[in-house]
Amino acid sequence: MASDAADITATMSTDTDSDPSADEAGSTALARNQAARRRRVLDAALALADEGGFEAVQMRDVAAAAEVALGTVYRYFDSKERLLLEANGEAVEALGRRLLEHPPAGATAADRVVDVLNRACHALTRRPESTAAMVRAMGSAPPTEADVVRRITRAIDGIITSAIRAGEPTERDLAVARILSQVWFSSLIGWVGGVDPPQRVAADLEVTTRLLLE
Amino acid sequence: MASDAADITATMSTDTDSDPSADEAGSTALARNQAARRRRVLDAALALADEGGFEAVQMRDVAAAAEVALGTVYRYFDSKERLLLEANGEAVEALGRRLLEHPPAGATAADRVVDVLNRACHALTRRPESTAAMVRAMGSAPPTEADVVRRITRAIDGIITSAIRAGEPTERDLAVARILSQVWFSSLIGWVGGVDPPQRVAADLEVTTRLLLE
DNA sequence: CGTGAAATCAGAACGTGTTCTACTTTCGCG
DNA sequence: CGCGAAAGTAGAACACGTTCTGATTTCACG
Repeated sequence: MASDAADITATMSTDTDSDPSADEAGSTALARNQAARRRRVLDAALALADEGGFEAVQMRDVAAAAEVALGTVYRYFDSKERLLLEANGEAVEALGRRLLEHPPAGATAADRVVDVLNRACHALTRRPESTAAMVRAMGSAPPTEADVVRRITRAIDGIITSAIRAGEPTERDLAVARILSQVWFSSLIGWVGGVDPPQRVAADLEVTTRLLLE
Repeated sequence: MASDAADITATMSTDTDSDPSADEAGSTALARNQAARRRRVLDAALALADEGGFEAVQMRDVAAAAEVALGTVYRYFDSKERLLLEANGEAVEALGRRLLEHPPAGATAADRVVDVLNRACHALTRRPESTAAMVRAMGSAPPTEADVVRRITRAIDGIITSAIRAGEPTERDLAVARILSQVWFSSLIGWVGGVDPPQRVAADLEVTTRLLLE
């Protein structure tokens, strides 16, 4: 009962490995296989999502693509939503890091935020299907998945607050960041649901930013 | 091919009728039965949603409760999402009308908006399960359902703009209203998804209103 | 009233997320 | 090495949204 499959932290890089000899800092040995399986499942899910979006991620197909039994997928991720959220959560966090490396240009907070949000939107647009899948998963995630959702939300809030100002964010900064991330999410839902055209997302974010920060 | 079941406008009141003699302005006769069936389905869906939320609205149960065949439900509503959105859409529009009858109190636009949003949130809280079901349906509605979603969004935007000012809304008013409805929706999703406590919805809305309107 | 098209019905059938079962493999550990 | 628990596997089974089928009913209209 000590090792719960669900808490194995993702370790391996994106490519498949062929050499079974250990070199990572990973623990005792068995855990490496588990991490590898977990990663294969995540990658398979992401690959399927990139092609056909939410509907294309069928659990049987994920299992097959990851060369794993269906039951194993469910051992690691207790629902399709969780699988998608966890897979895309990594991507969002990676995006956040990448955005931080090239700090936003602009003299005013508003300009910086608009800049970073534009870049973020642009990045998301590169993988529309997979983004749509994540949005849909967030939009219909049951409370069981609240923790992953929070993780993603936090990552997004981080992207925004760090664009507003360099040091510690003020109370107001946090409030503004929350609003922006909420507008962002709603806009994405509108896009995924066919209610608004995709450009509307960036447009909404820019309007909101200007209203809140200038 | 003239009469498509889907475009029958809802007519009857909420209670069941026993007297088959016509008195409504309704068209030829057949359409009355259709309207009645449609209404029974909507009411059944709403009743189930009020008890157990989204998951409790099972199409077979809806059909049974409405004393209608499953196929008939699908003749009127092409998906569970549409059924829920249409049912709750009526409720939202009714809520909008009711809010308009008692115009919001407050000298400033911010105060009025906060007032009306508080009342609206309070109304939604009265039927938490059904509200949650609607939110969930909006969050996972495919593009096929874009029109109903737009109808609901419009109703909500109307509630907000009319609270900002009496006459014609300015461009800025419209932008503010859109932001508020987006924040509202995201907050509801956060609540339904167990990410935030229910009070957070009204809190988010108040913070956003103050930031945008004072 | 009789007729034919549209609507409805009861229920089977299908797809996909999720769970369950029974068997087999892996691996830490004495 | 050999054992036993944990993890994995293949596949059936179940739940619920959705679609399909063939028989039956309703109703506008001649």
